[in-house]
Amino acid sequence: MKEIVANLVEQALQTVRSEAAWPEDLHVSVQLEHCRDKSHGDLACNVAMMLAKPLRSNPRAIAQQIVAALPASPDVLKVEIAGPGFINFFMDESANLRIIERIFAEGDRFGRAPANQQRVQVEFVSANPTGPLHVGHGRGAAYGASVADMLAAAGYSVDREYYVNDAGRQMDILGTSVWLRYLQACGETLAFPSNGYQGDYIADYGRELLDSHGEALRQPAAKVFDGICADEPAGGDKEKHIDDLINRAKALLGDDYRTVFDKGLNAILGDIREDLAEFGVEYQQWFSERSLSTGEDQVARAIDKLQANGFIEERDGALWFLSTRFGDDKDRVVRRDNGQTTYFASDIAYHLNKFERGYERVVNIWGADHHGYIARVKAALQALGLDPERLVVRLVQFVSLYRGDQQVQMSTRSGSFVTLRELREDVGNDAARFFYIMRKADQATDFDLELAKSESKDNPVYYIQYAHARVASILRKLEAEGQQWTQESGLRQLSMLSEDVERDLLVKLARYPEVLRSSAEQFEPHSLAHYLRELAGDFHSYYNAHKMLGEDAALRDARLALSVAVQQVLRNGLTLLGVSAPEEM
RNA sequence: GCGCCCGUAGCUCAGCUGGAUAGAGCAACGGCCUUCUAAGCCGUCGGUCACAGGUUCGAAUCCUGUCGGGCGUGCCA
Repeated sequence: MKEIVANLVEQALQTVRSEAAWPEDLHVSVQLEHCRDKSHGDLACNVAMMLAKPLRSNPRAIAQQIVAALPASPDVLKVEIAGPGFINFFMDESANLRIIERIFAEGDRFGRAPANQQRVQVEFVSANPTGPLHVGHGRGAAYGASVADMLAAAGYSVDREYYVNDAGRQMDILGTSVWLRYLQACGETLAFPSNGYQGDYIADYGRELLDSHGEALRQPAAKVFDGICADEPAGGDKEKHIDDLINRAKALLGDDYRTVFDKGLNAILGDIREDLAEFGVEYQQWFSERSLSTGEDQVARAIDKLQANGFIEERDGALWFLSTRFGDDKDRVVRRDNGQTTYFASDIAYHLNKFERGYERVVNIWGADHHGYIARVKAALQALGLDPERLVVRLVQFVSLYRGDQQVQMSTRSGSFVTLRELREDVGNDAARFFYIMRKADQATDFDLELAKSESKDNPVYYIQYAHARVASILRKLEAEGQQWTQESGLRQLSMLSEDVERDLLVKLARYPEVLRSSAEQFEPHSLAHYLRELAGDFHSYYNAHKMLGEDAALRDARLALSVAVQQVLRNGLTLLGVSAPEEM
């Protein structure tokens, strides 16, 4: 509907432009908005006011010209000029009614845009595989999945990717932790490092390793700890202690170190994968950080490329990327004086790799604690000759859990964090998915577990699902009474829908494609969620004030058509948010 | 110190990238079940959009400053 009117205005502008001899370089974009106040019509256009300044003319006079040039359209009932120069459009009722026909015809596809050939990658979660996902990761998962699904609905060809940090010190700590637990399972007595991974799951992996490999990987504890720097509780340095243990593990195990390391990695990654799949989050790629340096060394290649472009400098034996040339606060080390490349260097190589894979646009969803990385990664892209605008970084803020008004204490350090799985088992996938995305992602949010579980209108998920189920319930009732309703019989009676509430519902339904498109383009699933909440509310009001299955068969058929159309849109929206649309509650 | 985010009803948040009289949901108060799910609906109350300037036809929205809150700022990963 918006497109129709936008088109008319566009044509009118063309006409006026040539007649009134506007300057060549005068460009204006047609903006239309829905009016809150019905006396202002359905759509309002502010283009005359936008033109007032450059044309040095009265906005109302310009509006007159435009309205005069407006081509006739069966959909537009009348046009008025109002206020400072708004052009208000009053749409014909039948134009509203046609939305139902379109919803029926397009069904699950209603609201989706045709494919636009643009490839977009959305990378999200990408948590280090050192333990199960916690509730913070859950928000990134829900947000990323919805953004990806909405972009796909908006016509993009979307790939979802998880970057697996399977290299680096944290992973070595994990591998070593697994090995030490394995040694304990073998019967060795040892003090587990304070900086190791404490979770019970690590001990499980140790025992599993014993089951699968017997004692082939066993070493005497005395030999393992011989000459190792003391741990912190023993008056030493916990960082040095764990690093010494890692090096000892590598030395004693040789090629078998990989076995232990992969045991931890694969077990945890498998768990994460399963967790996400159960949460309705599927990926096209699991991209291994390690793969950047096996085979062709992409990290080295990325650094070489930066060097060739003149943005690398050697200082104090280390290689620095001159990111300050592109607005970063300080230059960044990409290769340390000990020859090791930094995590940032891998990141550069990874992003180069992404764009080499042919994505027009790459979306990264990061935890808010990574916001300092945006400038340097974009700087790197620019230094590599890539347009940094093609990388979109969205930050997801932290989540605080509440039970009623009682905050649930969490601390990663002590291992007392609540896992995503626990949350899902507690409140269910639907509530979890919805609560995670109902607030703007870049804002810290409170997650009330009690509310998420409550079965009342206070709980927006149930409220929306209930509206969907209610329609199904009406249809069941109809069938139980031995009556029949089809889309065709409904469409034939649409003219029976003459009340204001019905008209409002039709207008709201017609807005769905726009809401979806704009939510997708702006990476804001929360606006889709708000829309669905509103639509459900309107429907509940309607339902309550009207008898759906009344005596008048024509009116009944028409109201059912409207109800079923609402149900379809609710279902389409909920699906994109990863929330089920139940037939019965 | 520097950089980023935030400040809207008692509470939790929207506000379509500058539009017309700032909106929802809770909470509070008052109503609605012999009728399709009351897991719902209707009504009332509630605002100096943190503050001060600026930009213009027009500002919660853009710019500057102040106050208040959060986060980031490693040759860590």
